[in-house]
Amino acid sequence: MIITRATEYAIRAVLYMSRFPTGDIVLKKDICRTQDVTPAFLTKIFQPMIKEGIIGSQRGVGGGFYLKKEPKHITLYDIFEIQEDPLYLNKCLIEEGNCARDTYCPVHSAWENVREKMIDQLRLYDFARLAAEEKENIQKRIQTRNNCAQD
Amino acid sequence: MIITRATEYAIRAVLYMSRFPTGDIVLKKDICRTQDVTPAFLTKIFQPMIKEGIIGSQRGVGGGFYLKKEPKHITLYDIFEIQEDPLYLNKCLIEEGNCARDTYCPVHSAWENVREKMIDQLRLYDFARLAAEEKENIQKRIQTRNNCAQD
DNA sequence: GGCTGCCTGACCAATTTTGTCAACATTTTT
DNA sequence: AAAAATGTTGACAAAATTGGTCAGGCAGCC
Repeated sequence: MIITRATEYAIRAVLYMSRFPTGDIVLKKDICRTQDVTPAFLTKIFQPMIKEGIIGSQRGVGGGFYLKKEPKHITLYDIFEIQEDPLYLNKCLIEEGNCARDTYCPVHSAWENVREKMIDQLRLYDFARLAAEEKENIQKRIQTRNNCAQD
Repeated sequence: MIITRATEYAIRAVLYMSRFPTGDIVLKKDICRTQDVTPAFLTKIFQPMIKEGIIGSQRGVGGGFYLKKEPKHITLYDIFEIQEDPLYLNKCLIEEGNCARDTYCPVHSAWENVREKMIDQLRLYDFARLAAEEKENIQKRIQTRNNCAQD
């Protein structure tokens, strides 16, 4: 089980855009260059996110994309949900009860549970947090490198 | 994100085998018939599970497959791990630190965390439990149906 | 030794992923 | 109003993965 390139690119792109003030237009070519995606593919990936109101777009000269929501209010799950198919719930071994619509397959409810917990986890990570962590990590890295240089 | 047919078949097959005493040989054709898998595909799916010591096989007349471990000691994760690729960890935006091997990309650690929680959840479900739940659900279903018949 | 059944690796079709492209629709600039 | 810069859309296509099949080999049992 794996996340698709599309999901990864989408996350990286939003993380990159989170560095700029919400609403500021970010140039497509800048996103593509820094995140290593082709423009055509980025456009494709962004479409559903624009429809969902996470990202906005501006045509014409000086156009590009911008965050429509505060990074704090965008979570990994928001991106995940848009880019990935839902977790597959396996068909029940015993189906089509006449009297009830309950699920008889124990594996079914197990997967539902796993899926819920997974969603809960993904919701913990909003992009304000991720951007802050990234910044912090970069700081630490610079310090560590300096220390090493002294050795 | 979805689980493969192979994973689902594998889980269903082990759940079916859990109904029989551990070590008892179960005929391939019975597994295939009840779980709706082709024999050739089931063979393919079972191979890695045999290598991992979850299932045993017996050739010759009266041969087939059997559980090598108690259902109680087989969890959904055991099957999942064998059949699915590991959760993809996205590459760090900032890579190849000279001084440290730490990860600087915050998304990386987020995925690691999600993965761990997912594994924890999958480990909660062992096949003794699943088999018991299945049995229970079938009982309930019969009762419900009887009630409906009275209406 | 022959029958029954699993094992292995090669093979293949269908589906999904990962893009690309061309024509079109807007917006800004001049 | 025309031109230039950009995003939008849908069709297309290559590559990878999934979901199987098959033939020949191997191991037990009678």
